[in-house]
Amino acid sequence: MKTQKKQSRLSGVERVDQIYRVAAQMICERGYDGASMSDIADAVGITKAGVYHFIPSKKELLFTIMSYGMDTLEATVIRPAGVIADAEQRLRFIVVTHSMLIARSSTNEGHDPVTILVEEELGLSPAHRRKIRQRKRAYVDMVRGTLEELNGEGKLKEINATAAAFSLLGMIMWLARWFRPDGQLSREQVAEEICKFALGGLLHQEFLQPKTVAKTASNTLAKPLPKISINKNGARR
Amino acid sequence: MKTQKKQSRLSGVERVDQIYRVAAQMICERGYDGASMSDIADAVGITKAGVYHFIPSKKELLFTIMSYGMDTLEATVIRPAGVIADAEQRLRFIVVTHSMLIARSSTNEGHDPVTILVEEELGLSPAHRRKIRQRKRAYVDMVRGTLEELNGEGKLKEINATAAAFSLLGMIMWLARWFRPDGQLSREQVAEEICKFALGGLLHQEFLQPKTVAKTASNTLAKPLPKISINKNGARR
DNA sequence: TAGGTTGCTGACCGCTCGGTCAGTTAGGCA
DNA sequence: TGCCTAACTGACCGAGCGGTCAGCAACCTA
Repeated sequence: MKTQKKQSRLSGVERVDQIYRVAAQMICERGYDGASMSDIADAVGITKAGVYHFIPSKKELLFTIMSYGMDTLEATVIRPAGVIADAEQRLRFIVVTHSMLIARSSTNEGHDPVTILVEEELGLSPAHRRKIRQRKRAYVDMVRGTLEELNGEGKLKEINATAAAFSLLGMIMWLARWFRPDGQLSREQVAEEICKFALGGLLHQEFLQPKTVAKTASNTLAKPLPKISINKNGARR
Repeated sequence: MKTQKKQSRLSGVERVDQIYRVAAQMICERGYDGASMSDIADAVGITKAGVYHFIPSKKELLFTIMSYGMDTLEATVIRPAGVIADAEQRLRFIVVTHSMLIARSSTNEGHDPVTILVEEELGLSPAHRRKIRQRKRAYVDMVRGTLEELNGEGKLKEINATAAAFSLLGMIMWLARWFRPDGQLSREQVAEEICKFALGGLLHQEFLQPKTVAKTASNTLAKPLPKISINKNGARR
């Protein structure tokens, strides 16, 4: 019957854009290894060889997508934050804007490169991985710098700036794993909640004791974990 | 020269334990797809066929490892926490113990199943994924429940319990990505820092304003992100 | 309408993967 | 000492992967 040949050619730039977009979404859903070049080609509507007419290699494809994710992060969060003089306002801006960027990426609008940024470092070549890591580290350093600035102003609680910076970014990046645009909270609300949590913590001030149960927990973990002995049928319980 | 044939046979249970341990570490380092069965067999010191004498399939191998990770989490964190009556103490225990468990997994002692738990869901079959997800959800529900309990006691700030629970677990799980046992902070210290952060937040109380810059950020993101147009050479800047 | 440029195809390649199987060898026990 | 069981090998398989290449066909321009 030969329903339709669908010989809709696109211009080079259009096709390249389309390939990157489709690939980003696919890698986001199935992972780098799970999204084969044939899959991507099928989704685009051309042959694998057609894809390779525009893209040099799969690794380059991933690197370009992740670089674009970093570009987006820098243009939307890092550079605008850089011109905010007040450290506290800068911190709020970073948390809220980055959270909303990730929540937006989870939406159907498909700006998934920011999400892939986090997950697929293993697919990169060592040289590419180094470049991406370097840009990530610059971001972490900026956040830590802001925290140290706040410390200098006496606004920061007694918290290790490095651990705080990583933890803060952790809770933001984790958003990509659980946020659903059709959930009960909107993007704006969820960004607001995270900001409240990060700056103010969970509990009211009067309930905070200086020391916690770390000693207790340390005892619980004192004896090494049991040897891994696993019964053949995947550990039901 | 034939240095050594190393024909050291092990008993079944010993070999199985060894395989699971080596596989866990390898999957942790290279990812599920990056760790081939031949690699694992080589690391164990036997043939791939030898491995398949004990393991039914690679997917089962991953599932068993992740199930063991969940077992560990339940035995070390969830069940002990379940018997703590006071909600605040329970929350502190969860944060500190889970953090230390993850920090310990990053150590050479190689209890990496807890780390793999987070990362490799894509490698599972739908049925297995469902089982793991179910156990994870139970954990999230428990944390959220604890937060709601605290809310009932008037101890919790005005924060959405669901968002808070996910964010809290996010900052804990993120530990696996940045904690290094040879770093400046010990396991205990880092667990303590995360607990302080989570319960008390970053800023001193008197600096907290009710509303943040969400509106501003919303404006920044109002115009859709630029089309993905990427120049061929991976986005240098 | 001729001709070059460029988007794209179909067939193919080498390789590695997860997995199999018939057969071999070591160790424990009678 | 002999034998049975269980640990383990080596050779092999089909499938799917990333990637290539000669050639075709659509479009732009002159």
